[in-house]
Amino acid sequence: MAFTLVTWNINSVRLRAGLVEKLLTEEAPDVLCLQECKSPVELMPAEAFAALGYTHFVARGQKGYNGVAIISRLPMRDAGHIDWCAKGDARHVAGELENGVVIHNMYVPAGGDVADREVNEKFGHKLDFVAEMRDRFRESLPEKSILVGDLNIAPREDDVWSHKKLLKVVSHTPIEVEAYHEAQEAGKWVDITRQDIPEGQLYSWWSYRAKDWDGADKGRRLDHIWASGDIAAAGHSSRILRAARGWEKPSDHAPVFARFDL
DNA sequence: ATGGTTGGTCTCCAA
Repeated sequence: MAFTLVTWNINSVRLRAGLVEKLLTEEAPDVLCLQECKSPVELMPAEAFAALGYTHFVARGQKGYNGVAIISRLPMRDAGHIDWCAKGDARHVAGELENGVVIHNMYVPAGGDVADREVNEKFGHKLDFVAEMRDRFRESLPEKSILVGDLNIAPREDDVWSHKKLLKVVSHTPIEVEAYHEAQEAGKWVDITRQDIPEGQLYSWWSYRAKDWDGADKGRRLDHIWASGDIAAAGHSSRILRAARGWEKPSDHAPVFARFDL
C-alpha cells in the first residue's frame, strides 16, 4: 500500500475551504492533515471534501482557536486524541489506516513572543507540551506511526533564514530546539523531510508581515513529517509546495508532502 | 528599536 500524505496549517478551514479543494484537486494526496482549523467540528466543510472523493474525516475542533482535521480518500478510523497539558485544547487527532498505520496530526502551541516562561506563560505551555510528548514517547515507543503537523519549532540552522538572527526568536531558541530533539529521540522518530532532503535551506512558513514574502524569503520550517523507526525507510519523495503560499488569500504556511510505500 | 499582517470574535487576542 502506497499513499501520499500532506500536512498543512490552513489558518481557518472555513475561510480557506476553497484552497483545500484546490490542493485536493491539483495534488490529489491520499491523506491531508490540517491544523489551525479555527472551527468546531460540526462547522468544518467536510461535505465539500467528501464530494471530491475524500469521504473519510476525523477532527477535533473548538470555536476560534486550534482545531485539527484529517481528510482521507483511504479508509480511516478515528484513533482518538490526547488532551495535552489537560487544557481541553483541540491540538491532536489520530487516524488509523487499514494497514494499521496510525497518523497523529498535531498542533503544538506557538509560544507567544517572549522566550521566557517566567514572564510568558504561553512559552511555558509550549515547553510543557513538547516535554509531555517526550514523556509519553518514553513511556510507550511509537510503532507503525506517522506524526505530522505544525510543531512550531524550526530545529536546524538551515530550517530558518538566519540562524544567528533567530536564536532569541520563539520557534528557534536553543531550549525549544533541545525540547524538540528530546521528544524526537524519545520516540525514535525519523524526520522524513530531512531524510529525503538532507541539505539546504527549507521553509514551510513565511510571515504575513513581510512586504515581499517571496523575495525576502525569510522563512522557517515549522511543519514536520516524522515516522516511527520501524517504517521510516518507507518514506520518500518529500517536498514543500511553496507555490501555495502565493495562492489567493493564502495561509502563511505551505503544505509539506511525503509518500510512503507500506 | 520598532512595526509589520491576518483570522475570529466581539473589542482585542492569538499567531
